[in-house]
Amino acid sequence: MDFLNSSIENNPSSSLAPNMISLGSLHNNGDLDGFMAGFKQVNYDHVPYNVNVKTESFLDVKTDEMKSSVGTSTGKKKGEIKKVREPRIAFQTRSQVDILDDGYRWRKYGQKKVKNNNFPRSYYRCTYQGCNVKKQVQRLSRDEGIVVTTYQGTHTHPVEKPSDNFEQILNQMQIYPLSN
DNA sequence: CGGATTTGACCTGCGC
DNA sequence: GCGCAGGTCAAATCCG
Repeated sequence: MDFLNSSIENNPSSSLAPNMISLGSLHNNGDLDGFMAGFKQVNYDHVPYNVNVKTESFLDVKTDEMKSSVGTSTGKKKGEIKKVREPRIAFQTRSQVDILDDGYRWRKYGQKKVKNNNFPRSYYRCTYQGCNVKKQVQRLSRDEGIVVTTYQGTHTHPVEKPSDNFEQILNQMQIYPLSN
């Protein structure tokens, strides 16, 4: 996943394009319409996949400091709490299985039925201690052959199965900044 | 027995 | 303030 991480870090950390399609708005639409273009076919375990990738450089999230300071009097003034933006990257594959093996170990911690989508969204967290990378997996209700996977955060450790050829997928995929 | 999954409850942000 | 929707927690359960 170093390929993804490096491409995110190379993006500017501010100045979002005015026509940017944010993942936040996409999440409000169960069909994730923003992903319905630009498929690229790659091979994974000799099986052809249609893959479409979109990235969002940064998204507003709370820091741990912010969470822990809620309800306490730390002397900070209102509005002084700063938000940090975590990188997110999403891509969709045309696959029969929801979980494609990306070499990391994931523990499922939630499943939620989202609006406008017949299929539930699953939430996973990386099981490596101290690594709080998350990912969401969701199937499109309009086309149940398409699985959308969203990664959030960057791994603080090497991939556990580096021999896995998932990285070859990433190298074959085209990364589309959401501002395009 | 230990780790992963399931699943309803809980929390939070946002729009009205 | 209220309700909704998305995200997370955690106890119960499953499974190797």
